[in-house]
Amino acid sequence: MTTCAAQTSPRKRAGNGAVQRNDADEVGLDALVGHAGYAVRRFQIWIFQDFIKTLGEVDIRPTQYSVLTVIGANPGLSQMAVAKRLGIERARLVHLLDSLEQRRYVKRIKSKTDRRSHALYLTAPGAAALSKFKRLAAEHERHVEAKLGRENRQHLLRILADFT
Amino acid sequence: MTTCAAQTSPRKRAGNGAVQRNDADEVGLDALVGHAGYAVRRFQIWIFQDFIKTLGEVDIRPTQYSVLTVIGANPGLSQMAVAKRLGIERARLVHLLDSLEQRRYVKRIKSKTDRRSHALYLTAPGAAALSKFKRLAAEHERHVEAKLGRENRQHLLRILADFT
DNA sequence: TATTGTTATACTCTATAACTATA
DNA sequence: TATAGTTATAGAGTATAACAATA
Repeated sequence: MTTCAAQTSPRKRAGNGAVQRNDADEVGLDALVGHAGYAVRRFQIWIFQDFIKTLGEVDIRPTQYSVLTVIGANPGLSQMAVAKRLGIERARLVHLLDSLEQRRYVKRIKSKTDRRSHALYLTAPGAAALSKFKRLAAEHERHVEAKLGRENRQHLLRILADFT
Repeated sequence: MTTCAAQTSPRKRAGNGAVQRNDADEVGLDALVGHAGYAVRRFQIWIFQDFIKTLGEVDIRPTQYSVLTVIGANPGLSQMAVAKRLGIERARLVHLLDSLEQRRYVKRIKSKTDRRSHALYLTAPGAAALSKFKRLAAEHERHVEAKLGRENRQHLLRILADFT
């Protein structure tokens, strides 16, 4: 990953109007520097890739991890409640739960009180698996700390606390 | 968006093993709190939605904006160079440029020196349009500042500077 | 042989709409 | 009528592989 200082005008522009090619490593970003969204997007790509790689041996992706974590911490939750809490579409959660149920990590139990809804639970193997996932996720988090620095990571979490 | 304090054990768990349902607003996140990736993902969703909304009147999305900005700042760049700089697949850039070229914002000129590659330029209307997009993007950035606070936004940019 | 742009495929994710069975 | 879960579709975005033209 290259670092690129802010600049307000094109770099290495030829004065005579000729075509001026740049190497990829020295391509200016102009207005992109200073956009929080751009930095956040690039960081998110890096962090998700590290998460996917670190949890690759157990084949768990960030969204699956978040679903298992919320169910583990809130047994009996409905699909709507999980979807709302994580900000994912309920239609999408259906497929996520299908795959987690096929892997025997999660059970859908018909609710007695509202027969439209399902209460969600981890299975015993699911709970055991989640423990392992959490250890691997903690390892991933140490990669983040190594990348950002301890202070910066904690400050980042404080700055973004309202979004969790 | 709700705020949720850190917690290490399930909230409102019934001691008798009975089904315990929670309202969506008080669903615990357990291990998700403390994960930088989760906070960053939620923030990125918020920031992209605001960008898309703020630039909705001109129908420009974040990726399109980043492509136009890089071409504007580095005229004559090849597709490979743009793709590398922005971290997008060259196959994906083909479609992005197709749509930007159809809208007459961008030109692909066959390179004289390497006839495999295209040199990319903004058209005159494309350059004028980009100026307007930049004004709207600055407005979006003020929304980010209002959301995070001035100091926090600047600190965030410093923390993530290596990823741009 | 390697690279540039292109086409194609597949899978993830987001955003909708519509359907069913309940409430 | 409204809501929970489901199914389906369409559009981004990501990740590949393969191909033609060119280096």
